This record gives sequence, C-alpha cells and structure tokens, in this order.
Amino acid sequence: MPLALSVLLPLPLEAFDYLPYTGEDGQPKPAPVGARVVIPWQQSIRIGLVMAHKELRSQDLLNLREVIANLDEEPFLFESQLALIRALAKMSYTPSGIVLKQFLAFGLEVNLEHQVKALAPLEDFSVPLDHFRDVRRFDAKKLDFFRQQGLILDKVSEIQPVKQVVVPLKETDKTFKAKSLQKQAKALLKLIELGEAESMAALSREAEVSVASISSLLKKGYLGYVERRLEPPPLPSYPPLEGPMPPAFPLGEALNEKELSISGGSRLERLASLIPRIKMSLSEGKSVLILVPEGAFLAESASFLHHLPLKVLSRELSDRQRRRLFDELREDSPSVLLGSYLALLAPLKDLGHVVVLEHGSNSYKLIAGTKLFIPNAAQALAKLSQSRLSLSDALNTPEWHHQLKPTASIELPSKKQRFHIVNLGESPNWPLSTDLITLLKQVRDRERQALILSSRRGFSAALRCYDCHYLLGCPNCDLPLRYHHKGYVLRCHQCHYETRAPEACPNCQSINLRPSKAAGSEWILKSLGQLLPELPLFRFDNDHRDDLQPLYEGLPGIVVATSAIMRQTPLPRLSLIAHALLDIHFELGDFRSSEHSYRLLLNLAELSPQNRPLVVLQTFQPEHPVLQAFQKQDSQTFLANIISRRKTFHYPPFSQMIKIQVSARDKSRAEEAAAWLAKAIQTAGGTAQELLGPSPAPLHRLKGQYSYQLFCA
DNA sequence: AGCACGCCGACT
DNA sequence: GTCGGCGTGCTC
Repeated sequence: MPLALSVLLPLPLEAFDYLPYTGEDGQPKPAPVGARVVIPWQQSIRIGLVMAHKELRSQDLLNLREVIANLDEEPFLFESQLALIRALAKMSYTPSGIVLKQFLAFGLEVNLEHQVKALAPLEDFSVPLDHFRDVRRFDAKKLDFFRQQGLILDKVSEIQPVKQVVVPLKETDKTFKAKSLQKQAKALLKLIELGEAESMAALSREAEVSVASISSLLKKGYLGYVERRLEPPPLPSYPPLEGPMPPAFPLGEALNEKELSISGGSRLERLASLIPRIKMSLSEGKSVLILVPEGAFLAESASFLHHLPLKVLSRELSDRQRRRLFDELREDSPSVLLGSYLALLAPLKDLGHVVVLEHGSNSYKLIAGTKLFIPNAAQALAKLSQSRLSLSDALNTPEWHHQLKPTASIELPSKKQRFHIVNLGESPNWPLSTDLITLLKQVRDRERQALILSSRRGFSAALRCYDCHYLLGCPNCDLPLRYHHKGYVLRCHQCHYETRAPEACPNCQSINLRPSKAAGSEWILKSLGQLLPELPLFRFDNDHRDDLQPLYEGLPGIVVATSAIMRQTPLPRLSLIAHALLDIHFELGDFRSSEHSYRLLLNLAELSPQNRPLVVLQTFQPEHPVLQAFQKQDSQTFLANIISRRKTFHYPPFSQMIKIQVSARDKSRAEEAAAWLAKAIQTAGGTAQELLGPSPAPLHRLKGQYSYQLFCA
C-alpha cells in the first residue's frame, strides 16, 4: 500500500495528506512521524509537522501533492507531544493547527532559502530556468501551475546565521621591510597569530595599530572578510537564590498523590515543599515540567531550583536558543524544564510530573487561539503521560479544591498578615487617606520603601462637567475617556482613541470641567509630590516605566504602580504595600471576582514576603465579604462558601459554561444574530435554565462593535 | 489564516 | 469601464 503523510500546518485547519519527499534517486523518502517537512501551499511553501503516516488506496493518491523537503532526520517532537496536540484540540473545540500555532512558538516559520529549476524548457519565463534560481524572481502563480504539472523542482535549505570575520589572506612578504609599513606588518602578523578577528576595529585594538593601517591591508588583499557560522548564544544561567532557604513543609502521605495542590505559606515555601516530589520523579528516571504564569517568578523559581538538572524556556530566548534548548531536551533525560505555557509542547521524553505554579493566575487564561486554561491543559498532559500533577497557589481555586480528594489539598501554615483597612468613606483626604499619609511619613522617616498599587493609569478615570454632569465618553466605546494630565489629553484605554482635553464642557460650555474623583496613578503621584517632596518617587505602569534600579539597590523611595509591577522582580526592601482603591476588583461582573480579589490580597503580601510589609487597603466597602474573610485568614471556609454558592447557582464546577459573544458594527445585526442563536439552542433542546441571555455584553460597544452574549450552562 | 473569485455599488 | 469592499469557499 502506498504511503502518505498527514501534515499539520500552523493554520486553523486539520492535517492534510501529502506524498513523501522523493529523493534524488527517485525513491520516496518519508519523513518520520514528528518531523518537520516543507510542503507546497497555495502559491508558496510552508513548514508543517508530520502527525502520522497513513496508507492510502492508489486512486486517492492522484489528488495529493508532494513534500518538497524533509527538514529533520529525527523527530522534532515525540509521539507524546503529538498526542497532546490532538487532546488540546479536542478539549478546546479548535482545529489542531491552532494548537500547533499557539503552543509551538518556533521551528515552523518559513525562514528558508527557496530555489526552483524547470525539468523541461519553459517559454513562459523571461529568465531561463535551466538551473536553480531564487524563487522570488518568478511569478508565483505561473510557477505553481507548472509545479502542479510536475515540471518544477524545488530546493530549500535553512538559512544559517553567519557572521563576518577578518582573516589573513597572504603572508607578510618583502614589501613589508619598508619602514613606513611597520604598522601594517605588525597588524598582519598579529592576525596570523590570532587566526581571525571579529572586525577591523577589533584587530586594531589587538595589534595596537590604527584602523587605517588595517584597511590598507584589506585594500592590498593581505586580509579579507569570510563568513563564519554563528553559533547559537549560550542559554542564560540563573544564580542560586541568596538569603536563607524557606522551610519545606513535609508532605507526608500526600507526597505520592497522583494530583496534589499546595496553598498557603509563601511562594517559595510552597515550591520548597514540592521539591521532594520533584526529586522523586527524577529518581524514577522521569522528567519534570514546571509551568509559571509569566516573567516575574521565572527567574526567582529558576534560581531557587538551581541545584536540580534545570532547563529554562523563557520568553527572552531567541529562536536559535529555543532550538538549542529543544535539542538538549531531546538528548538529556531526565531533566526539569521550567517555562511558560509554551513549555507544554517541549520534546520531553519520559515525562513523570507536571507542576503548575500560581495555578489560579489570570494569565493562564489564553485570550486568543485555543482560549485554553493552562492548568486544565496541564492536567490533560499529566493524564496522557500518566504523570503526577502538582498545583501551587496562595489560594487554591474552587474548581480544584472541589475536584481533589481532601488529603491531596495541602494548606501550609501562613504567617499572620500585617494589614490595615481604611474606610475611604470616612477619610477627609483623597486619593490618599489620612492613615496612609501618616504611614508613608513613617516610611520616609525610617528611609524604607513603599509601593502604592493603583488599578488605573492616567490622572483620572474621566473628565466631568460639575454643572450639567456631562461625562466625556469615547466615540467608539461605551466608556469614559481617561484623563491624562501629562499632555492634557483624553484617551480611551480600549481603542486608543486620543483627543486634546477641551477647556469647556462640550454640552453646556461651562468651564467647571474637572477630573472625576476616580484617581489614577498620575494623581496619586502628584499628591505624593506635594505631601512628601523629599522622598524619591517612581512611577511604573504601561504609560511610563521609571528605572527602579535605586530601589533594587535598597535606597528609600515610593513606587506608584499598576499591576504591571507584579511581573517585575520583587522589590527587596518594601515595608509598606498599599492598594489605592480595592473596590474596582470587587465590582467586576465575573462570578469568579471574589476569588480573584481574595487571591490578589494574598499576592500583595507575597510581593515582599521576607520583610512582612504592612498591607494598607483603601476601600469604600470595609465590610465586603472578601475583606472579612481575609481578616479571618480562613481560606478553607472562604472556598467552602464559594463552592456552596456555585452549587446553588449551578455554576462551574457543577456545570460546564460556554460564553458565546456575537459582535457586529451594526447593532441590530448583532442583536438579531444573537437572538437567532438563542432560538437555535432552544430548538436543539436547550432549556431556560441552561440558556442565559442573549443580553448586551458588559461593554456593549467596544471599538465601534456592538456585542451581545449568551451563556450556556 | 490567506488567498481567489464573484457580486455590487461608487466613481473617473 | 474599473476599482475596491465584502461574503463565500478552499487549501491535501
């Protein structure tokens, strides 16, 4: 039976069948399963992954095109990763190609030298195709027409990165006897001694002669440039973590649980407690995959796990470094791989343990592509590879808390939090309360560091007329324009519309147009500058990132930041952490908002765990249930309450929920389409209990698009 | 996704 | 007549 290859491309499609590559001897040379191949695609070429070999009946072969080149002799990914691609596609209801595109961040981009040659004389091209020429010189459409007739031979090769180096081309000869050429002779002899130099400037430094002498050697042909293969830069290394090691909590019976979650304690205490479990997998000859949400904790965790056979897949790695890392992973086993969600598809052989750090983090929710939630993807991988699964977060998620056996949910003892709640309703000062100002003055007097978190960029959430109550809104979105004092502009934080702030109210011409009281980081900084003029102030948000180096060196100061600071290396000497307005987090319309607020409070304290900083929380709702639970420091009761509420309202984990959003530029069109969908779901048997909506989305108009949403439970 | 093709309205 | 926006269908 003839063989075909099932090839997956990084496109929103399933795999396509291709005939194997035909070698120069005319024999088929099928690439192994898991290897990358170059295939013709539309009028060009693409790189795909061989998902399977399949046998086809001869009549089916006629429609298939042929693989142009095999890129790998050995598999690029192992069968276990291919199985994961299929599993994630099924879980996310998306084509396998989407999974490939989202999770395999390199190795599939067409970075190839592509040449073509005609097998017979073709008069359609002005340039003769009797030998291999660069494909870009020819009309792609015409070329593909002939390719499909089998008249074109394609040749591709990977572009090897090269660097130019200076090498000697001739020995010194008698002309250098002249006294005026002594410098040149010296330079040439030095180059012969060195073998090669990075550049003419580098040689000039080495030989201690001017660049002019060297360039005349170049002109006379005694030295010249050659291309050298550029070796991939070494992978970054992480120094061991300084300071005392956090204590590991003994896991006891739970050590051997198939699925385990650790909460409480501090971030490093949780990780320290997992080390025996990680070592257990290594001693069984199995590899361990550790996922981190994003940049900030990667370096910290890497430094902490320094003593293990650790490899790190970080966002900073270049494609060539990732390539090198993958090559090392395929060779070395067992090893520990630490990385972002992109590490899920890394070619680890014999996986025995998957660890997800900060598994409740919002950044594990992929907002595009598969839209997968990474802890669920990690669980799928653990099940496929029959690995252990470990989860770690300050607060467990209700879903996992409910799913795991009670003996598999470990809560580490936490230190007593030092916190102070400020009722903004009773404070005469704004946006910094009297209490916070007093505490900040103590920080100043003791030459310590403080962090003030504000969820809002700019000066104020809106510009408002205090006569007619007119609010300046975005022309494209249902949101007020944010007022930025710097540049005196109004900006939409969704669609980036920008306009100069007007002098008078556009509605009633009153000049009583002022920033609304919802203060942003600019406003907080301005108040601080007036109250504590002698203390260095720093700003850290997406509009403006001050260099925080003085703070990392331990100098005193205050940072006003958005949550962007959570992704930076933790500041070493924080003695005060304040949240300017917690209410924003309480008011999110999501049924998970209270869980997320509680986790945020725990994460605030973890920003600088070794200093046990005082956490100051400003709010208009000091009686809010989340704050009450936080004061009691009783996560178990808090989670139990959430779970019982979820059960009553039939929310996850007691149901699976699907959100369908219908958007269109034309409002009625979106509305009609959403209504049509709801009707279709009802006709298919959806009951009133299972179907919620359609209703206008929380941000009904966004970037000029109207949205309606339906929930199916 | 990325591309071609076909339809339709707008405009030299 | 032809240019371009948009809807639809296809890629082995």
